[in-house]
Amino acid sequence: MKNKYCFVIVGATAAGKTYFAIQLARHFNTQIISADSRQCYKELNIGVAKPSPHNLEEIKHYFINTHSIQQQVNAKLFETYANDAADIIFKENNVTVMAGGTGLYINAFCNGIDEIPVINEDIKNNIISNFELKGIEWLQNQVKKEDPVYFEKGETKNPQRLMRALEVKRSTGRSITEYQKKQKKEKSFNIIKIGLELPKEQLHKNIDNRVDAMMRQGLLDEVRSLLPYQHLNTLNTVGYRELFTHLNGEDSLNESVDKIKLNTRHYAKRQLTWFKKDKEIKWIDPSTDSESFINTCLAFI
RNA sequence: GGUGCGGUAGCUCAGUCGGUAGAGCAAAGGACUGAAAAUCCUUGUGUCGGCGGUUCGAUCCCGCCCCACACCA
Repeated sequence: MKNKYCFVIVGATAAGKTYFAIQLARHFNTQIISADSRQCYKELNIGVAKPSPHNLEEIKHYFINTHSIQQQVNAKLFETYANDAADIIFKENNVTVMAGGTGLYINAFCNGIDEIPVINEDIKNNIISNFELKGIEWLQNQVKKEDPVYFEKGETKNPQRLMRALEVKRSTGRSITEYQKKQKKEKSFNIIKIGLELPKEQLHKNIDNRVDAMMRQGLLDEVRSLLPYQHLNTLNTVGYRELFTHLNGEDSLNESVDKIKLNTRHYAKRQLTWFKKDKEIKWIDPSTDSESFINTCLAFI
């Protein structure tokens, strides 16, 4: 009999996930597991909209400020990390809250992600430099030759996917499609997914306001201090890359800020298409007050 | 006032040696199992500034007008 519950709060960026997660955690006197691929980095602060230091002190958050931008963080690592965190929380509590906007990570936690052997670094780097040198046609030809099964079914115009397929094949001798069983792992607790959805115009307004607030808080200085790391994949992040462009003299500050807003809207759109596909999510309007939000959540138990 | 250069998709512009037009961006939708705030895919009819003229036919040539920019006075 499962008597443990994990509320998973999802939604687009700037929809209010952080706020409602804290309300819920407070109500159950429990802790939060963040499911955000950028808030885990201690070097990234203003631009990734972390909960306030005050909130972080009041309620323990897992996967915030736990890693460095120089570390390799990915969906598999998150699955392991989040499962461990849930185990710890469930020792003293029947409820926990997960909140975040990284759909892939949330799926990894809720459904599990397939085991794929660790890739040899040399093989990986060799593929990257060849791709950068010879372009996507080279990549497509290699995958077509070395992993025709993937090439038949996979995304043949997406460099990231093609490189991944190639590195798995070269590193393990087997097609990545053989590893991807996509079988849902059974959890020892119940998962209740809550989606926050507000009208598009309101979302866009929230995004604009938040970006303006970030600039007032000193995002530009934060980004300037990260200039030496601008080429890390991790810093290919909305809010950071646009300001790197400005600091490198290519865009005016206003142009960069406008692009941050634009790219955040695009990002929110992608999050929504991801989450809308998940029929387990119960959508609610975040303009409600926290008491009725909590009551709504309680009704799902 | 004169001269020059423009006025084409929401924006920036390309183009049609005369047979009613196309890129990028935006917008909309979508995919996505180790970079995921990433990466990728799909979708382009608009009085081609206005009015006349030439022509079988004009967005393209001609005339006038309007608008923007630059220079000269």
